[in-house]
Amino acid sequence: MRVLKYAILGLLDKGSLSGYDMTSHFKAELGQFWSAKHSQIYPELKKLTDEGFIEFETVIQGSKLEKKVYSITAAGKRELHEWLTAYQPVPNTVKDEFMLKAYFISAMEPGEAEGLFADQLAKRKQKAAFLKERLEELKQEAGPEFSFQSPHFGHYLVLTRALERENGYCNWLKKALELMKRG
Amino acid sequence: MRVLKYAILGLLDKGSLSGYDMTSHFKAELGQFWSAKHSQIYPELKKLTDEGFIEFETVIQGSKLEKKVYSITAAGKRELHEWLTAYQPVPNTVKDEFMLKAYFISAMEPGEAEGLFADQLAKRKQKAAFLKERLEELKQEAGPEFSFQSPHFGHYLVLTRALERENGYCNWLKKALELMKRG
DNA sequence: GGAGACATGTAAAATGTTACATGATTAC
DNA sequence: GTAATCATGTAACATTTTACATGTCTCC
Repeated sequence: MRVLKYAILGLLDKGSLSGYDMTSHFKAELGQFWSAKHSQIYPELKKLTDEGFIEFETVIQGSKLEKKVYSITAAGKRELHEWLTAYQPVPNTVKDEFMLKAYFISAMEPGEAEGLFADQLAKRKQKAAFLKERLEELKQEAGPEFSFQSPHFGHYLVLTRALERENGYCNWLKKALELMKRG
Repeated sequence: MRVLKYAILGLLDKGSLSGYDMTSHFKAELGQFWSAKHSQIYPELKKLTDEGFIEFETVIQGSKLEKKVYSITAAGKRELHEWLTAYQPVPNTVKDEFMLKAYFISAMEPGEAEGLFADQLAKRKQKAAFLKERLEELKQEAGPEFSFQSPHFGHYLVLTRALERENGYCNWLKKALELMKRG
């Protein structure tokens, strides 16, 4: 399905970027839902250039350092749009190693399971707090109102979804811990 | 990290199974959070046997059909337990192709985006309804009360988490659609 | 001058999916 | 008999991660 291809086309549709810039985006908010290492990105950029979906310009940073700044072509925009507007099924599996452990909970002692769940809850709470902060920052920057017209709407959608994902996980962990403590 | 290894050890810790049986489990509730194709399972079973974590007995089904029924060894149980009780970080990225599209929403027309989100909401609602049914079935079978002692506790945890995951997604999709419809 | 960020690539290994290949059993 | 399910494997390909490899720029 070559999802990385579309991730790159989507990023370049927002503006020209170097491969290095893309890794930064994957480390930021977008990284909640998609990411790739530079060792995967650089070959993909070469391939997309060969296919005519993107093109680059070499820019000199400082006095020597060469940087390739990529942009999306008309063909690339068509390709991106086709993928974006295609209805796709909900995936059967979204892998979650912690939930795999939860399924095997009977192989642990009660105390061990409680420790595991409590640790996970602490970490998820921390992540939720971090995401909430990022959302507050975005609201500071863009105002508290978001609509389809807002240039930050995509950013807003990703942050709110990630935050609710963590909050939902935390609530479930709390409920599970309560059931465990009752014996 | 060889997570499939631990998935197999965990399944065998609950009881002896053939490779085929494992694919069935990955198609059922557990498949919400982990899965593997038979082409990945069979080589892994061979490897785990070589490593001494599992062993098998050949059983004749009917008059000719050979079936390998695997069981976990003492070494396998130790290995499983070590993984289960290890605290792990929350993953930075949980890949979600739909959310990648959401991030690039500005590359769509309002009507296109609404169609995409409405389609996703319909599909997620359907999945949530299916999971709710499975949970009701489990409660019929095991009673409405679940505790650490219950032999179905792992099953219960996985179903409730999957259901809440879908419900959370649906609520977020509804909110997003409202924002879009306001313009 | 050194640390950390900027910048780009390749190689090897691990993981996961799709396709190829075969045959038995069960229920209709 | 025939379709669906049971049952096991390999081969080829695609994706992803980790490690190898190199060099520049900016700030302190």
